[in-house]
Amino acid sequence: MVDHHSRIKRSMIQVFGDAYHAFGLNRLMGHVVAALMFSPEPLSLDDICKQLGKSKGPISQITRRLADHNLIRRVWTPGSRKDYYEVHPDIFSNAFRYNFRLIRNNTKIAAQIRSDVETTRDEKLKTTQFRMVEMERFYQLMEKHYQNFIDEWSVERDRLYSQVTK
Amino acid sequence: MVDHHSRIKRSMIQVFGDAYHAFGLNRLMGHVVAALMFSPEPLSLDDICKQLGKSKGPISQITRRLADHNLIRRVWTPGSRKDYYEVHPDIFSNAFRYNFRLIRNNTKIAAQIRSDVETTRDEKLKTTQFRMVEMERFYQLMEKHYQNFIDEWSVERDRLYSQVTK
DNA sequence: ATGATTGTTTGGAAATTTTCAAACGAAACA
DNA sequence: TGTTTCGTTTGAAAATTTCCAAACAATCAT
Repeated sequence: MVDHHSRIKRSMIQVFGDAYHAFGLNRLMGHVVAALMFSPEPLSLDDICKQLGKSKGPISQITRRLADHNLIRRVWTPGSRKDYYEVHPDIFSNAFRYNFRLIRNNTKIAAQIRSDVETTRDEKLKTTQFRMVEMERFYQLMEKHYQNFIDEWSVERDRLYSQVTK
Repeated sequence: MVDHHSRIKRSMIQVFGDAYHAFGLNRLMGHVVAALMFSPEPLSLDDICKQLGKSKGPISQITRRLADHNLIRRVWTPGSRKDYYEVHPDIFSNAFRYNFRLIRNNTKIAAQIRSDVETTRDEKLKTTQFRMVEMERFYQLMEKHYQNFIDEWSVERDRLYSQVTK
């Protein structure tokens, strides 16, 4: 009989690593998240190291970064001196929020440059000005829909969780 | 009197580079886009090289990548053997579409793993299964709102352009 | 206090990415 | 056909990022 566990776990680690990499993040972040996603119980730093075949240095740094972004969290475990980690209950929306910040920054960039350009009153910068107006509106609208999404997700998520608990 | 042009151009190149980098993309992509955003007229490869102080190798590769993603486009110029580039009229939505593809991929990843887990009928994988269900729903909902945004933007954009031309 | 166990920090090695210079190829012109 | 002017490709250098091993710090147990 095939070992479902290790096969699926391997696949998850692989695929999450690729996905994180595609988003410009460290592959290892995806690997750690996948390992924690797969495990029903929290994992210690050593567990993660062993499962991923990496040493403690990078895993320690990556778990901190992930915890800083609220994608995973440290969980207190009685009767153990080790730190245990699990995926944050809001991992998906928290990852999204990080992206949201970047979008807001784009809006600010456009507004700033537009304002800069407009104070010069230079006719030659008209094209740039228009482009920045378009950029600003684009990201403002995007912010609006991002907010809609977050709001609707919080409702949807509650529904999903209430299905499970009842 | 200060040279508005070079000051604003420098600032744009800097800031766009940082923004692209924050999204996990090559800084140079942001630099090229900024240079083209700033210029009312299309720029040749040599123009871009000179403005950014880079050699032709990387600029040639970056412009191709940008053109592949439809962020910039080659524009035909009469009486010149050079290639000229300008920002794509739909640069913002095209950049967004690229991100959209990554999101769709996340939905597919979740669906795939969920399906894998479910065929094993292994009780120990219940936690993973539930997490994948949540992940799939999250990104499905996200796709919906992304689509809403794209649709509304195309209306908004038409309005913006009709304001300018009239 | 001392020793054992665990997480963090750090200096440098390894790997990856970025960049350039030069060779190359293609197209336009003479 | 030969020459010039482009853009692309390529091999290696430079820079950056990732990673490990070892030193270190902190905490708990004895």
